[in-house]
Amino acid sequence: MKINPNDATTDLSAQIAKAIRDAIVSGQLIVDERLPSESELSDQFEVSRSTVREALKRLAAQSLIRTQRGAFGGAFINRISFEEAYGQQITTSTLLLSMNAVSFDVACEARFAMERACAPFAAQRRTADHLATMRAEIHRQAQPGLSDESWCASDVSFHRALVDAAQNPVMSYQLAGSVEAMQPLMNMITFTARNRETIIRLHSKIANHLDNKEAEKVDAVLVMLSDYTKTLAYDVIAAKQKQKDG
Amino acid sequence: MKINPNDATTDLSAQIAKAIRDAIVSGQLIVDERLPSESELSDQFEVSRSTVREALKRLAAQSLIRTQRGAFGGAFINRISFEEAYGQQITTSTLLLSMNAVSFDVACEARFAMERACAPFAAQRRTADHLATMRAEIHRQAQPGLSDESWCASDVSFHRALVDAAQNPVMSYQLAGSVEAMQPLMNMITFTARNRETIIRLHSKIANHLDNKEAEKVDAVLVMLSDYTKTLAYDVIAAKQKQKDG
DNA sequence: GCGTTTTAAATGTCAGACTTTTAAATGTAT
DNA sequence: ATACATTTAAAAGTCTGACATTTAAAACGC
Repeated sequence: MKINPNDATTDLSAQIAKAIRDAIVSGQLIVDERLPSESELSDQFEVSRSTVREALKRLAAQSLIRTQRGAFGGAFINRISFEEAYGQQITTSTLLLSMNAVSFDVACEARFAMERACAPFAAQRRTADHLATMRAEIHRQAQPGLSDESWCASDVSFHRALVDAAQNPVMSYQLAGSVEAMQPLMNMITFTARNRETIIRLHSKIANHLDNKEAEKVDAVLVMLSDYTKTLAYDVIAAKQKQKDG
Repeated sequence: MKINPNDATTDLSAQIAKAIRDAIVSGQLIVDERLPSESELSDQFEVSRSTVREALKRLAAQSLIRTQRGAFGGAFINRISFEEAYGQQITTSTLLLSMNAVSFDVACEARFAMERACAPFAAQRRTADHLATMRAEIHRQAQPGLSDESWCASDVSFHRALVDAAQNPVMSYQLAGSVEAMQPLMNMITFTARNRETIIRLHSKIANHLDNKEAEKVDAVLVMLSDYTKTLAYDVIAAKQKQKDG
């Protein structure tokens, strides 16, 4: 692991972080292995301890290492869990969408395409637990006084359950971003009682078809749901446009 | 933005990073806005400048801020680009797979499911550019002396082009991890000339069907490719097992 | 009005001290 | 000998203050 102290274009702490990150990604450093202490690292790289610390904080932010205080503590290569990865994915996806003016259409297309890819596996492998979660969310969605925010949150939970039913953690991870990042976009839609009724009907159909392990039918309903969601978004956008003009 | 200096369980720098991150994600801080200087932040949070700096480095590692030196420099809320997000996704996905003993099957299933989801859009929207990239990679794959590593890298490029042909940046981003993270797993397979020939034939078919905008045929070939890839992996695993036993 | 120099503000780096946490090592009493 | 309490050393966390470097605006000179 080497850095170039004369490279004025890059921070030393960024260079050090990169050197260690590369060592982790390439497998030179393995899970639960301890890095040298901060003092030792500062000797090795010939920089101050603060600079080393900044580098380690960068790695910690990516869940690549964890630190422990006290004797026999230190920085350890972290086995990144699916949970942690979900969290990062969701943060990144959410910001990516909100900051880059991604249109509702594009996000929606990606989300439903991914979800439809899960559906056949979900139909095969869903457990009673998954179905129970989905039906509980459907029940919540039918509550009269539900705020738009809570409605959308429940919608996310429903779709998360659908994705998780495929029982493929890699897919769940990939889709976490797709599904959750849509929520802020969905939150911009005001759902009328009538809208909700339609969506709940589609959700129920999905749950029933999954129960019967009928993959094609689930797919068909997802297409309907996708189309309906897009329609709702169009209406909202049209209404806002009108408000602007008038 | 508030922190709790008495919470002994969490680092101050982590708390500060979280406070700022939340402000960014919730939209209280908008793109290109400047954060207060490090000194001002250390006054506000009543901590030292080093602690603030560690917090900022954490945010920089997630591409949430960028810093600029000099007068009128500082930390600015960063518009996270798809490029940056790709990179993070790939690092995270790769580690997630390699550290969590994800089976080849599970990773393969996720990858081809996602890819098949892209295919219909790719068939509709592919440009001459995408086709040219794919055919260039096919040509490279046919070179006799190609190392297994280069072969796999070319395979990744081919599939990236397929995904990009769907012209949905959100999908491309989601799939970056899926496709690229498979490479280390694929690298464990030793490809014979015969294997390569079969795969190249399938790749060619995909390119041709995309050219003709025949989505269903692309899908069918992807299924074949998925099955063939799994078969190869099984053989490798079986051979290794035999070596162990014998 | 244009090029040069100065200047001030900000990040980057450093050195050193002190605080807190932690687990092992040591000691002590039953 | 075992169980419990104490000591101790190592390491991360925090703080202070200084200096280096970069940068763009402001001041200056022609």
